[in-house]
Amino acid sequence: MKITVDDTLPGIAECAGSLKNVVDALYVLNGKWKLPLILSLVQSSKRFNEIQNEIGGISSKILAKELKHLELNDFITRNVYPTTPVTIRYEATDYSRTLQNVMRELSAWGGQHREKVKQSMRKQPQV
Amino acid sequence: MKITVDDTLPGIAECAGSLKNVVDALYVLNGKWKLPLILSLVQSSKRFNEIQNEIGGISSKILAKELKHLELNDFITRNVYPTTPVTIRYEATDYSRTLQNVMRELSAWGGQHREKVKQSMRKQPQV
DNA sequence: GTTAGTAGTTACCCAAAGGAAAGCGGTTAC
DNA sequence: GTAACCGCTTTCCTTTGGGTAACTACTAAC
Repeated sequence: MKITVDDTLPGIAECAGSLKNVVDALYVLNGKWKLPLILSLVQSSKRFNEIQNEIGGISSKILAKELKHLELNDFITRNVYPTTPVTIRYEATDYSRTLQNVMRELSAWGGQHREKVKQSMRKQPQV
Repeated sequence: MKITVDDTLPGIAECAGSLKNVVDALYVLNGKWKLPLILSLVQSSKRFNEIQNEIGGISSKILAKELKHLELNDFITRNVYPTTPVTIRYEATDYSRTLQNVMRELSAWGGQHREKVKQSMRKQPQV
């Protein structure tokens, strides 16, 4: 299989396919937390509470559930170290790293979007 | 404002900021349909039923709701043409086009991900 | 009048997402 | 013994997302 990406005119042609691709990607990456969790663990492996502290705003229930989902889908591994007490570290797999470009673009866009929202808040103070 | 992107080592440094950016981006782009809708309308402006046919699987209720959300957030405009009967066309704004890089990467990843899922299905036929 | 199409709205319902708080089994510190 | 920390699990709850189907107002064609 060969994939040719025209990076001067991204997505003007080949529309239907990319639509399906995006839908498929979102199927496995949906929700508030999956991409942030992957990003956090790609940056460095972490323990449960470390993740919870870094992300901020995620409950332990949701965190446990999302970690299971990510493990099942091969994005992270759960490593148990036989220390006393037992230490558990979550680590991003190589497959997580295939999302680096997505996360880079999403981060760049998110930063720019925050600026834009701040500006429009200034213009229209509040509803 | 100046943004320097190190494209050789994306995201190894500047971790906390990108995490927040991604969370912010997902705040406005969450759900199954927003990115597919934006993508569809960036490709060409469309009428209600045309969108529904192209996307496939979205109900008119959800489509109407999502279109309102996207219009409120400045991603699309709703144009009413005084034909008989009245014609309504949804059109992507320039702001939608700032998501082109995100969508290109997400589409590329989604296509590759589908291949990977197909392969692992072959190895482990079914649970 | 009936049918069909356009662009939705409304009502009803279910499932999943997500949050708060408590608990649990183990260990370590005091 | 008691308190605290780790890595969760459990319970209860609300919100959101999403689906179905019926229905509306308008127009045009038959």
